[in-house]
Amino acid sequence: MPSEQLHAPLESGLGHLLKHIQRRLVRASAEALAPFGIDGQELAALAVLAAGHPFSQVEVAGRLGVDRTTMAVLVDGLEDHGLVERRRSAQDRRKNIVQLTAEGRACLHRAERARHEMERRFLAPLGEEGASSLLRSLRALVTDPPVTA
Amino acid sequence: MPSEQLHAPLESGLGHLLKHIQRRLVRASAEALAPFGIDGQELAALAVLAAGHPFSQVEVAGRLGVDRTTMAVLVDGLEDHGLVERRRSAQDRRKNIVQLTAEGRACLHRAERARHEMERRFLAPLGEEGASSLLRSLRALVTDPPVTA
DNA sequence: TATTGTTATACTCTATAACTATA
DNA sequence: TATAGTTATAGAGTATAACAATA
Repeated sequence: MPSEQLHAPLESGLGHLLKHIQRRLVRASAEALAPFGIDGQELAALAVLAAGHPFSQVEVAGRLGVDRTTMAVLVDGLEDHGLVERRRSAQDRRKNIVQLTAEGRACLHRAERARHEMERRFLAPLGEEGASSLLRSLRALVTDPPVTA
Repeated sequence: MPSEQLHAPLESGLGHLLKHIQRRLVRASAEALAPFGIDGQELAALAVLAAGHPFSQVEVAGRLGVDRTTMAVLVDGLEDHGLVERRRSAQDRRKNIVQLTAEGRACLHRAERARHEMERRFLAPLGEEGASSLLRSLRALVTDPPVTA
């Protein structure tokens, strides 16, 4: 029984706010994506793969911001579910080219809709303007990291 | 070698944004607090304890949004560093009353300043107005969780 | 020598389970 | 019976290390 009765922890540092919001988002995301048999990271990977030309595993890993070992396991799961296919690159036989299957593409589109709807609900307390303002700020922070990093 | 060369992962879902911003914040926080020998969670606990009347461990846990078992370990660490003291409640001998020591109070004040400065730097790309707007939004999301939760 | 992918391992953070003691 | 605290354990998520294949 988690002693998390309080939905609004009273501490208010930035780290604390982010941690708890993310925790709730992770749960909402898992719920929203459960019907599709994937999690948020897998959906993100599918989205990257749908974006353009064929990617190797390290390229996708870089775009997701995860390690190549994490990526290997991630692709294992997606392949097991028939959502992607690996094939060796003819140009560079060290590389695995990962491609969406038809099933993967269909899953992506349906899951993306569910995710979008989930995010809309999640940000609803902020109003439409507040929600897009928040997203702009978060994108700015990711795009324009502070000098410390 | 983490393949996180890309500071700005190209995926842009809300979950992805939060995850990577939080990851960077955790690092910046660890750096900022290292001189004080505590982490962000320990600082948050000290801040709760400084807030007012004596708290039991579960009360602090509730305010931090963590489990009581996590709390026990957390207090172990703080006590080992001489920042807090446990004593049994006379009213209810099941409860540990946790109190800041003088050293804990001094550590709190210095660490709070460092944290504040770190957050200021972290949010600098947003400008002063953007930063306070973001904090307002995050507080609103924590205070006013969507109905799904 | 350096890179890609894989596997096994380890680490961090947190929760669950089981226990003691108190109420 | 229920709550507070402790401890040991387990789980998720991710990284590090070591290896084979390839460049």
